Amino acid sequence: MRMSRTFVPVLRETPAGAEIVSHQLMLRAGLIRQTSAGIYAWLPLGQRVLQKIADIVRREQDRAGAAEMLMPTIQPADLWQRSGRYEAYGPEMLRIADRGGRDMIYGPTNEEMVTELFMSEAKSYRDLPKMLYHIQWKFRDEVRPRFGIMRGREFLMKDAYSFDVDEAGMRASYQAQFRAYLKTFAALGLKAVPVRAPSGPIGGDLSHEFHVLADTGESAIFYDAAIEDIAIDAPDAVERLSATYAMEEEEHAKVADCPVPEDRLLKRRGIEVGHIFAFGIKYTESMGFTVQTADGGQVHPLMGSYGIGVSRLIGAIIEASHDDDGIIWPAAVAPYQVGLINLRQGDEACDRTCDDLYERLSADGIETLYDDREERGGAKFATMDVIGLPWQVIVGPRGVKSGVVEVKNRATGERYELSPEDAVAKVAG
RNA sequence: CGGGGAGUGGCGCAGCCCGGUAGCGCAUCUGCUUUGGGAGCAGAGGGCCGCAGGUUCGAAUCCUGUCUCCCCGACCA
Repeated sequence: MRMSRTFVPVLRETPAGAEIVSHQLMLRAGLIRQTSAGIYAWLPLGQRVLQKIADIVRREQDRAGAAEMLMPTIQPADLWQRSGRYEAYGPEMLRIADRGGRDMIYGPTNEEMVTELFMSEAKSYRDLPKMLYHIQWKFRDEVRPRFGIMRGREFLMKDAYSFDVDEAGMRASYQAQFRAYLKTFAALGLKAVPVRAPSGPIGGDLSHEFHVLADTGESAIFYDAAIEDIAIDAPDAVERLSATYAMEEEEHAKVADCPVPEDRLLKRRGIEVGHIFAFGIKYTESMGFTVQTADGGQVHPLMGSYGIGVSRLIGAIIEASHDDDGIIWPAAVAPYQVGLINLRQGDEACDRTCDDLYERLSADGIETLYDDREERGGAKFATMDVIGLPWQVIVGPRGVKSGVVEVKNRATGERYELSPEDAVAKVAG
């Protein structure tokens, strides 16, 4: 993509009102603009990152056996009246009326709707187990939106729902999602700690929050240092992680005597990017969902729900990966892999070299953001550093004269002087 | 919802106490000179000072109301 065609409004100064670095950088790099408290427009660069993250989430959900669907943002109120949550949810739920005066809501989550959709078709234990998910915008009228998209009112969430005939099945679904979460966060280049969450109606250990460690995180967590040594791709990773101590501050405070020795107990701040629960028959019972069993009886399927804050993850990634100059995108989620800088736009040789490089990179499937604007070199460097793409390819008259371009790695700062061919090979990895 | 703060060209801010018809830096436009890490000179454009009332000869400035945004606290992906 040429910079002259896309819309990347980079800010030189830190905008007033942006407190944490991820919020500042998202505004500065032209990813988002605020439209009202806790609600943001996603500009081209931000939208690309959102899609990259969603793709990774989607890949791991599919691998875990979940099927993607898409439920609406607007839901009828009576669905929620049936589950009893229309009253219970409180003012956080945005309630609206259509022209006919029918009560509707903007969905904060989808347990009722997915249950309704599935129960009208599933009548037998043979229809189970089933795991469904979608990636959809949610609205929660937070008492206090803050930190940019980190706690927005409107946010993009992946929410998955599992249905099983018995508790063993529900536990298996829960474990499958747990594993998918570990893989998802690892693929995003994040270290996420699974934290035991206050258990729901089922009790036991069937609710975990996943926290990305960051000093600006909203919650404080206590955990056994041993947790950091558990390889997430080990076959027993889920079992070992769930068996290792990790609690949010509030819960930790309730623990009479913590089993973790003083020197191994770490206190860190975390950003909650995922939360999984198994809550059994809470909704299938209230909404009257039963399936017939092999022996002719009727049972309420047991459910679990599994959320990942897709938009929040962007904030978490930036909190974990930036420097004084700007964002440092992990390659997996970078909006483009390469930033191509033409130091002398309008110079025939430079333009030709850049156009040629842009063609080759594009032909090789390497996503490239080509800064073809008539700006001074210095400004282009700073712009590209804020945007933080993994690679920068810098084309200037001096290099072009001797047949080389500069290749720079944003994360390590390593620089290479290479022929255009070698530059393409270098950034292709 | 309780407590604090802020709304002044696109962005960042000053002016407000002590009313007199709006200013600075960056950005933008034009011209010239520049050109390898946020260029220099000269010139130009752009603001019903959040909104509504009030006081006054006169309001960005004083008074009242209202809206919006930010921060701290109780809640959440």
